[in-house]
Amino acid sequence: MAKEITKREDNYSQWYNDIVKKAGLADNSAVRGCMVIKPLGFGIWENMKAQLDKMFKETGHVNAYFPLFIPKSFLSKEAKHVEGFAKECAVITHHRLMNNPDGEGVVVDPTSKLDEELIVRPTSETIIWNTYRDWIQSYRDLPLLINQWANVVRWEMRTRPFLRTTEFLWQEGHTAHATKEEAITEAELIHEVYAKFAEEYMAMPVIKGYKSENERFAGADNTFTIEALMQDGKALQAGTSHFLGQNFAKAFDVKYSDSNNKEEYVWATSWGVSTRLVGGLIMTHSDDAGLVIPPRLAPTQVVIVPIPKPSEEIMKVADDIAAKLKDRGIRVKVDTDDKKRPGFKFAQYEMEGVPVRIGIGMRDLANNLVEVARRDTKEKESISLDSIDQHIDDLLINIQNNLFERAKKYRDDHITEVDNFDDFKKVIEEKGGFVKCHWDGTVETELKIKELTKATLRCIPNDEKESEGKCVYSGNPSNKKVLFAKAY
RNA sequence: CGGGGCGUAGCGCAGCCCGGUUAGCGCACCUGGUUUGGGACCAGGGGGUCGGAGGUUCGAAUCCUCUCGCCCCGACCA
Repeated sequence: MAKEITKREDNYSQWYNDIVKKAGLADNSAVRGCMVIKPLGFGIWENMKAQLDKMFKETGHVNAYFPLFIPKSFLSKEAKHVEGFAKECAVITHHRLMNNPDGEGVVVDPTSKLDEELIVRPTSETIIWNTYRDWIQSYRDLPLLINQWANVVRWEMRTRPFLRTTEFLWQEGHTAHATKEEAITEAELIHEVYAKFAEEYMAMPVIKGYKSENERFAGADNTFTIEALMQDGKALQAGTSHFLGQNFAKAFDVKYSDSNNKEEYVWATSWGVSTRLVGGLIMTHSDDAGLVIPPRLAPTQVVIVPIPKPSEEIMKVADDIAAKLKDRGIRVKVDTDDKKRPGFKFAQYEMEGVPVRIGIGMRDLANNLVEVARRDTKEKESISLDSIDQHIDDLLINIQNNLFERAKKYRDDHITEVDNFDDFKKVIEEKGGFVKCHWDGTVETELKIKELTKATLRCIPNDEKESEGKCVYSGNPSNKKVLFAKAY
């Protein structure tokens, strides 16, 4: 393991790559654009998944699983949907290999060509709505509240670990409702769940809002989004929840009979978050010493390091502390490695983002003390053995809160209100972050701003009050301020 | 798909311009010893089809041609 990672101020994206690699979150794989998620990275995802799954279940959803492959014809049934995904689909054309008749290795058997090509799912609306047609007859079958944990493939031109990979892991919820109002309420409910998860578990402050027509999901009537801000001033779309109207119901002919035996098209939502969240987590909290993981998602919350190395006496104390912490539900690891020295271990656990480190050495032990170091501020203090478990319990909560407050302060400091385009450009170029301004509501203006500044309309915030003003670009009247930013 | 860069030990690199013993260095790894409160030190050791294929040459990591792959920047996107 190398000692150095690139400093954030020197090269932010290199710093990000270094963290992913050197903290052991993921490796590049033999497949272009696809990563191997290593135990630490996957452990974080597992914790995210466990919490989200719990929240989905608490709001009445159940899990199911739909096929990885989608018949090509399905993708073309919803016009906007095709437009959105056609350019990035992996297509399966054959189903058999054979020994190369002309030499070494194997070749595709030309006689195994599929009658209809299969698409590796970029998202599952089509296959799911094709299935829902059979599942839904009456209003008594509604609502249908289903989620699936799955992998999907989008053939992106350029990839980055976690933030954008060709294959990624996610959950996708797909719900069916009898009324428009109920479907909108569902999309908003999940929007709230996502925001709560991001802020309370990831300690990542988010702005809740909805997308402009231009930025909305292909096939949606409305897209709710949570937008986070990374340390380099770029925004990250962290989770989206879509009100799909009756678009997919009409495309796949999904109707139900209401209580008056009248046939109606079903109303739909879909919503998802992905392993991209791990990237967001990294870029929200980590520093030049490595990864910083908020305690609630850390696979290991506390590591106990014997100083200078494991001895019978020290290990007895270590095991005793570990047992007490486990009783409190804290995920703790005791380092029993006698080959490496403490200094090396300290640096290593800092790189891996373990929130709290307890150092136990004879010198402190003689005074009934241990050394407690917190990852977020790197502060160290000596704590009495008698109250160590309570102290750690409190400290983990404290770290979780501190990470959120720190990130929120940065985020709030980087929302800049402007009322003219010169200031807009200046803020986007020099300061970064969100720019809040009036917008005339047209796609033309939105695209022009993107062309001139690379900033995109991130969202129209939910909590933004109406106010009269002039569009920052066109000068046309506007009654609401929106957020622009450069984004991942 | 454009514009840059790079492929030499597990990782990071030097050597290439100007061809010539047995291809080198740091980290990591193995053995032994001394160490041990913030990335230990000494000694010894193992590990390479120099990305691949052709060519030039008495001789190629080095020169030429072709090819494959990766990274960074841009267009596209969660």
